[in-house]
Amino acid sequence: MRGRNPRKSANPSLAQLADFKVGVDNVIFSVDTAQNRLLVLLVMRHEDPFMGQWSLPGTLVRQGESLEDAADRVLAEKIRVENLYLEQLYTFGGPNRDPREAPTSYGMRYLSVSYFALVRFAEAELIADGVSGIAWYPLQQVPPLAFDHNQVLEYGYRRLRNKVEYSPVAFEVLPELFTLSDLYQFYTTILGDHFSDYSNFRSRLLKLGFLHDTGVKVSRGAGRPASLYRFDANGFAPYKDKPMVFI
Amino acid sequence: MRGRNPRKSANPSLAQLADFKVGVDNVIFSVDTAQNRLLVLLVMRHEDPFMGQWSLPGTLVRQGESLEDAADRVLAEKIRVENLYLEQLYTFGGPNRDPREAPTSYGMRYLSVSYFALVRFAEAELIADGVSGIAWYPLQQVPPLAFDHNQVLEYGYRRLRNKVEYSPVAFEVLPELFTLSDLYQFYTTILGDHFSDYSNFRSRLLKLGFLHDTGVKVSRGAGRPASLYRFDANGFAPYKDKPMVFI
DNA sequence: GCAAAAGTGTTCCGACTACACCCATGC
DNA sequence: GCATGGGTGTAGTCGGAACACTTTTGC
Repeated sequence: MRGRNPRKSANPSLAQLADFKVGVDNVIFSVDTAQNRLLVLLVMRHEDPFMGQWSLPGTLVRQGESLEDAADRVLAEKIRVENLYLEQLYTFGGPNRDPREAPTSYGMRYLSVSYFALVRFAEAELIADGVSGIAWYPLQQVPPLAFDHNQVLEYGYRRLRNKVEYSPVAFEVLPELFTLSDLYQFYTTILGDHFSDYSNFRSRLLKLGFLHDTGVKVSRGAGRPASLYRFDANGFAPYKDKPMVFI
Repeated sequence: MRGRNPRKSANPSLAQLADFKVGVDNVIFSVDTAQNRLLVLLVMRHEDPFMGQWSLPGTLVRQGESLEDAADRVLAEKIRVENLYLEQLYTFGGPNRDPREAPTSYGMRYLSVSYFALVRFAEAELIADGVSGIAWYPLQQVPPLAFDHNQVLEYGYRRLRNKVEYSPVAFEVLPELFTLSDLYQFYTTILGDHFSDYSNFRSRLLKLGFLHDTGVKVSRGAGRPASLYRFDANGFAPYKDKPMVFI
């Protein structure tokens, strides 16, 4: 008696509870350092609602699946990538945000938990299944999206800038070896042109002591060759969990 | 045909989708400046599961109700308060986090969207309905809570410290008129004793120019009377939406 | 040689730290 | 007077902003 729906009879208010399907939508960013562009991954919808419109890659949560598992699954279906950063963004759950919440659907609600991801661009191989449209869009050229996804994207972009300023995500997403210019470009692409003078940026980061100069030089066209650096997790340890600024 | 459950037949994977009830749990903080204590609001559960244990005040989302409406409703049921700060915290949605997800319940899942609130202590009048246990607990004395609520609380506490350091929430929650000592106590209570020298704290805040000295003095026991200050929203405008530090 | 990119150094100035000290009140 | 809390001032130091300058490459 107890186990099977114990309160439906005892408490009349239970009847008023909303039933939900839970969706997961991912805001997946990537930085193309070569072209200096900040990209977001969009997919074309092949189903109603919003058939034929671009949207953030998403899915509905399955039985026995955790939210983060679902987020991972969407990612894995769209791109093959080894290094990534993933965290929960925000939960959008107002009524009427999904047209499937029709009066005819017995009051079923659709709630969306959004996730934020940053992936290594060079490694991120898009999975083209022949049919589905899927593409990296430069942030400035994003078209009107399905659902409230433009809003979600806006929110994700804000989070991206914060993350990048206050945590070392950059190194999870840059190549193993990188020049200080690469690093500077990375920040410039996300934060805008005038976030810092290059030379000051340089000395500040080097003074922190978690960038290890491999001594190897690379030449990119004209100009003096640059040293390749490596992120040193040990050297970073003292800053771990402490607030810090990369601006 | 279209409107009524259009894809259940078309797409076999729909059968595997999880069905959810969505709960809202609030981490409600308050600062008792008189006694220098940081408090969190807990309620006693009168139903299974976890009957007889303390928990964060929460509820299940009703039909037609937005998440934030639900959060507001819980708050309003427990305390009468005029000034508060409320924002979404995190969404916990793994399977098996709620014992009601029994095998007998046809796979119904329980997802919890947590909200974070900060209320004005003096104004916050607890609603005692005679039966229900409800109390402000000093943060250090919080007992083991129902569900994963200790974890949620931990998360909320982290957010509180961040909010307080980087935004002017303090003024939404202090009395209209306050002394600089009050303000200092407020920060000390939340951030710990050694966050800043009083005199430096003082001059930094005054230099920012959004604290208006009313000229009125109050005497609290012995010692020189203190000026009452008022938060000046106009004066704060230049800092709005800019990152800033109150440490 | 010259342009281009990488890397170094220097000066200025504002902000934060750590104090020492003065002021106004209750008793 | 003196203890108590409120309020002011200052000297030292650290770090960021701005910018000039040197080094090493391709062509």
